[in-house]
Amino acid sequence: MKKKPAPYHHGDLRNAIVVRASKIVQEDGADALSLRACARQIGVDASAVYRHFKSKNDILLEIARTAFARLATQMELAESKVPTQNPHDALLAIGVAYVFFARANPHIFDMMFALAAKNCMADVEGKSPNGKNPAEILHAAWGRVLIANGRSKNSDDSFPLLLWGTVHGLSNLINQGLGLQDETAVKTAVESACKSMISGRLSEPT
Amino acid sequence: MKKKPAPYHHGDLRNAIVVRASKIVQEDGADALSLRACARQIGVDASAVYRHFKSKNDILLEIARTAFARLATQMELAESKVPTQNPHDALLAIGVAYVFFARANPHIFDMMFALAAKNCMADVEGKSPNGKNPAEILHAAWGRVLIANGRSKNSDDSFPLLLWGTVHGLSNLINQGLGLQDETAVKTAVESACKSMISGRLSEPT
DNA sequence: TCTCCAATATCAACAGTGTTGACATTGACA
DNA sequence: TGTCAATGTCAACACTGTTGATATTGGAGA
Repeated sequence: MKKKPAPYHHGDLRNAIVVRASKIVQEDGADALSLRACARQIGVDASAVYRHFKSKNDILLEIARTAFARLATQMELAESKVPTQNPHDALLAIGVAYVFFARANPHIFDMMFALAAKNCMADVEGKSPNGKNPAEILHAAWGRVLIANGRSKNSDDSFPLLLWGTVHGLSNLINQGLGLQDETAVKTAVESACKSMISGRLSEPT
Repeated sequence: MKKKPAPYHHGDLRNAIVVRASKIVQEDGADALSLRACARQIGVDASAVYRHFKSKNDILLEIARTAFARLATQMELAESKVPTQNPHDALLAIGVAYVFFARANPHIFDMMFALAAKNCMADVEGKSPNGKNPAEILHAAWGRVLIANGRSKNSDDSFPLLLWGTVHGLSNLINQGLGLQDETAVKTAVESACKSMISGRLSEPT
């Protein structure tokens, strides 16, 4: 026999909420997420949500955190596919992975940073299994490029931020549909942009 | 004698709505804009708004359009301050102006592109008095750099988009408070990033 | 000057939202 | 088996954007 039509206790509601809400945000954007509609789809009253989250914002925070973790994971994965003797190309691969993630999850990507603006970045910070967030991954990869070029690392070097800004901005414009829709064109453009920035920086005096 | 306490006809309601709504968005972000609260502040019923705009979205569109126009104007102004013999520095100045605009109007800046995502970019396009939008200004300025370097312009060159992406992404990260809060640090960083990208591109084969 | 009308405002209502407090049901542990 | 904390429902509150019916008005035509 099947499940009883509507058991009073859902059993896994917290998880069901996150899954459902993620799907809605992924498909239609954060503004399209209504707790009542979400609960209705799950087959539960809207107020039941508040046994598991203290607000709608908290649900979005959880989704954003896991998204940041996924992003960090994919950045590390891309990096790991490049031979360690080639930190320069590894850095390019990281940049491409960033943009590809944004392209594959445009609404989630928007939401992650919109939420970071409303709350604070630390609240949405998600980390890879290795315990690193995107900024730290970029920073470490740049450090390896410096070393490979006989330079010393500088912990308050702002270059990783410039690099981040570049791939972040490209992600936004691409998701706006302002150009570079083809996947290989995106890859080429991102690599070209990062390459220029890196070589420009390395040509500066120590 | 003062105005009568509450004249039935406001007289300049359309304009008053835009001004008030702009202020709210500028101060607290687009999500904080409520038509009812906005109308209440003006001293008018909420439904009166619908004599002048067909929806909330339309009000935001109007605000975004004028903001895009302001942005374009400031980009051209910055460009015009650089001697025409130096198109390279003019391009840098344009980039800095872009980021400075974003920094001075963080919520408006966010709204402009969030709105372009929901609607389409053409609907929010605002132009400078010279009839150019930000993308066109960048494109033209890059064309002058090419010519000054003995190259030919290419109308489907994607480089202006890369440049745009860079300054756009930096704007976002800076507004998130992720670094570069000091004005001169911002200027230096933006110039350095753009310089690297330009020289990288110019060093590529024709 | 008077009349009428289109423009512009109000008011009441609809359907929707996030959130809360009081109450109902349940599974698990003493 | 009885009790209790966890987890669900229900009704309500104060909002929201939007619409249709109604009121008020300034200005154009007679």
